[in-house]
Amino acid sequence: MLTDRQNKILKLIIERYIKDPIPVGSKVISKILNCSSATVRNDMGELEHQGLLEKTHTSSGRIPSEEGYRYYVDNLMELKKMNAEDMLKLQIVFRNQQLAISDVITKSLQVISDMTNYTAVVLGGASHENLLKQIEVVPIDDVSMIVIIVTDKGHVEHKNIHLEDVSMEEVKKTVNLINNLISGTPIDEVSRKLEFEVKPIIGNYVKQHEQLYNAFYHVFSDFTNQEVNVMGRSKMLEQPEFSSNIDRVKNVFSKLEDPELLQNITEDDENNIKVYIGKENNIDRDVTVIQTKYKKDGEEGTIAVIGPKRMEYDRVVNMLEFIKENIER
Amino acid sequence: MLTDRQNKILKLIIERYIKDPIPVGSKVISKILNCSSATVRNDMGELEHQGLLEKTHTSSGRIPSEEGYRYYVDNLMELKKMNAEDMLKLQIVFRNQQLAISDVITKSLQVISDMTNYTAVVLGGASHENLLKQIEVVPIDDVSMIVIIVTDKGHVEHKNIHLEDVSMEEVKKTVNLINNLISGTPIDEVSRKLEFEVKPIIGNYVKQHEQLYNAFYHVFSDFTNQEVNVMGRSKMLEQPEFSSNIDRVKNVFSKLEDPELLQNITEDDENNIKVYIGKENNIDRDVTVIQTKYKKDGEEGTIAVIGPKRMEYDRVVNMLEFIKENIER
DNA sequence: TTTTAGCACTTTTTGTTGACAAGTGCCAAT
DNA sequence: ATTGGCACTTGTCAACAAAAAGTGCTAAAA
Repeated sequence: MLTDRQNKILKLIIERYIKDPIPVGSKVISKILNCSSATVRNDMGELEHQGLLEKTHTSSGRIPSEEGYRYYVDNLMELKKMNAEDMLKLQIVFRNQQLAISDVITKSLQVISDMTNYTAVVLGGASHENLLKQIEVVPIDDVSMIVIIVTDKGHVEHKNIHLEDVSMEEVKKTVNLINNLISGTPIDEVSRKLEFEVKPIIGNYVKQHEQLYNAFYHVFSDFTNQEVNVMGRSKMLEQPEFSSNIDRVKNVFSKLEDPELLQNITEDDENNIKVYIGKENNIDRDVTVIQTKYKKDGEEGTIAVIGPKRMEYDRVVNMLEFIKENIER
Repeated sequence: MLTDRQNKILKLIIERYIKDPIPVGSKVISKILNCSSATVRNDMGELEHQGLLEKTHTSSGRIPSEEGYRYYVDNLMELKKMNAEDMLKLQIVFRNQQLAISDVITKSLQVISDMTNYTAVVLGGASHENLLKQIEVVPIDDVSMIVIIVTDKGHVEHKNIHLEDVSMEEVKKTVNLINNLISGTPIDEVSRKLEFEVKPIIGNYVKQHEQLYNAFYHVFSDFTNQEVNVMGRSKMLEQPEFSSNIDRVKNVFSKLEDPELLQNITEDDENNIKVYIGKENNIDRDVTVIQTKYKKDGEEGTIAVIGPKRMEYDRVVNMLEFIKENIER
């Protein structure tokens, strides 16, 4: 569809614009390509006609359109070796044996955010994939205790509950009952099972069954389970397209505060690294999301980097690739 | 020190400026006070001389100085009844019996943030005030398990650990040993006690003591314990003094991302509601922090609202007061 | 002694104008 | 298919003028 030179021109314009967000004119390109600026202008016109480039006003240089970025990512971008410095800094995190796996992930995304000045996100796995492993109760004082829920994937959540006039023995009985009866149940089905399988039985064994049942019921129905971790929110402000336009920042920030983030691009369930440019993502039209899933010992989650559409695609993809690989082994 | 009229003028200027951040001239005030603008100008000059007002340029109206706000909060502000609408929305949260106390706090601060367009913060108690209550271990698979730490104030933290070739029995023994020997120790002394009181003994009871000791040692030395919850970060952008000056936003945001927040104003240990204006707080010179501590069943924490110095002081103080009272009973 | 009217002065804001730079589109020539 | 040339458009910047808002100060009035 595009000639060789047109591809070259598009690539040059995009890469220039990513480095420095000012419209690119035909003159600079013509010097690099050793042809006249008129030639370049003709091709630029064609590229604009195809929707890959845009102008900011009638006589300005060109900037990439959303479709332009898409085309670039799909066809033009070359993933060379990762930058040595980036590599080194990430390796330091992974070399640190002290850290638990989840901390390593968070830390390494933090490092990415610091190095690239983009925002990074870590998402925990989905609730329905966690099975109840075990619950524990720790008494705090006469009336309050802590219920701890552990899932088979190692997810832990806890709640304070207050019970008047219930002996610790009764509580222990209930806990044992629950552990025996519904351990292994998917978390979001626990509430139901509690009602139909535990409630009928609990009355025979435990005195204050009504009160106890209610307490546990609430503990489970509140189980959110989705860990969301956003790093480097303020990095968004380092990007010129945002720092010059507060409304955009407002938009993105309010989206980032909403755990509805989860829905992100949950639609495709791709395992590879995927790039969602502008309207392709559910966060905001003005950003690009690069994300991937990881799986480690059955635990799974999503890591993503959010930046302007004018993002260093190759660099970020490389970094995420590196992290994903290092997590998974 | 100040005449009656001067106090009135200062109050009027500050309250006007809080509603709408444009310098206030003598004319508007003179109309309200039924005196000539020249009279007002004289008093304004005096107020400026005292450091309570400022000008943005030689011939502009006046805006409050930091000292002006201070004086206002200390002497001029009247805490009338709380706004009925505010009251209602907060009560809805507290009426919800389903929620655990910590959720109620978070929710109500979220509501404050939404209503006022300021940022709200919930801080957990300080680490050295928590004593180790109990630890629990839940095995996940052959090599990994979860260690759960519970403090006497009901704070819970957990860590994944991986142990090869260690039987569950050995682990249980170690856990019992720790629970018996150092339960009741302040969290930040646990690592030390582990080394000097548990390590020497553990060898006699447990086979893989070296490995186990190391694992637990790490679990405790990583115990952060401080829960930090920031709500409505992006609200900062709604405030004109920030949305017109990106650098300020950057500053505040990077502070809000740093859990060094904790240090906030830990210096005074006031139990009342306190207002820290501009340089009086440790967050940022351009903001005011209104904060208070709460205590509930021995558990304690801090709640705070962060906004521009041009903040609706009376409203926020009222709201925090209300929340504090409702938490504590 | 306190308040006020009046006026000169300062600064910000807004709009206009003109010159200049950057870049385009297109046509005719190569 | 490529190129040189040229007319045209738009944004940016500085200079300037006029208007708006508000002050400080002085001298008179209360």
